Amino acid sequence: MKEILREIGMIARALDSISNIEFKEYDLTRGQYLYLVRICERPGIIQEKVAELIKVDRTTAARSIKKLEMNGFIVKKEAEHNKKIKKLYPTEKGKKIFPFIKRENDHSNTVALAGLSEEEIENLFDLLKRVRGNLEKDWEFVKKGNKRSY
Amino acid sequence: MKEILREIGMIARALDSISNIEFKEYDLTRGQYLYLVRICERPGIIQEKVAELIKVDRTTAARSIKKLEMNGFIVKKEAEHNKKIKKLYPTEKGKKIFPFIKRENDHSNTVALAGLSEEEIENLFDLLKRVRGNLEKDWEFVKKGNKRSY
DNA sequence: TTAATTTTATTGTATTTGCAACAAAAAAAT
DNA sequence: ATTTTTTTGTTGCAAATACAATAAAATTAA
Repeated sequence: MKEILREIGMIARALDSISNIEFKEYDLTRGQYLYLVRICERPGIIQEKVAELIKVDRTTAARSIKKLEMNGFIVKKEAEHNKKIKKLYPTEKGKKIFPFIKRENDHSNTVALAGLSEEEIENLFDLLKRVRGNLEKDWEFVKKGNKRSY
Repeated sequence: MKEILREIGMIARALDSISNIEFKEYDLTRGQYLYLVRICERPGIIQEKVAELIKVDRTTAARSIKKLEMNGFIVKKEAEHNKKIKKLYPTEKGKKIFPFIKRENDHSNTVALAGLSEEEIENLFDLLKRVRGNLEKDWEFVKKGNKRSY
């Protein structure tokens, strides 16, 4: 059995660790960059959706987003015809640091993909998307309290 | 810019989340399976090395391993000619659940790789190892307090 | 051999994370 | 139209995570 998922875990933790250290410079604490990026990319998104995109617990997302709001990076707005949801938007402050986050992520991408050809990168991306698609079903299934059988 | 690292992050979080939920059944709390697996695979390994393999902060590894010890999954042994290091070994209890962890991980692997051909899997594994190799240098560099320039 | 540096392990503290439980709005089923 | 289920959001609590600082053994440099 090829330990593909182990490689992925190592890569993800290393990356996250690097990003968290680097973003302290912008007063973003651990994990916050993830949420801010998604909100900048899809203004008006609701927090439930953000959690789903990032694959993180709903309550974790709730608190991270609350903190982003308290620190002035984003705002929550009540929706027009729906009293339940709260749409999320970056503030000027949030919008301003977005490019720096992108820049850092791009740099990590570049470092990570050093020595891979265009074709290999294309290929890797395609394979990863398929893997992610396969897993997100199980993730949602297990998160809802269901039990996988194997 | 292909968002390869984002895919990897999503996959890693989903997987970790699933595993953590599934391993509660064996009285392993969050993250512990990672450490136990490495110690079972390389008995006699020291905790500093485990942290490096997993790509996690040294102090986090220290506490997770301490907990594994307190809960009787592993033991720390003083080394013969070295008063500083403590070699780690699984106990009978630890060895007993190791196959269950493997089984779960294998299942997640199978789910993740559904629809990929043998060749594609081989290829993905190879690409990921290269990406991991590229990143671990930066991780160690940044972890030591150095600043990447980009 | 002694001094300086690196490796390994630990603890204090602050923060993040996520499960459990709750509440209320919205959507679906009857 | 009413009941049931799903969606969305929140808080209490326990635990994990990681940065900083400390200590001591081991290794390397002088």
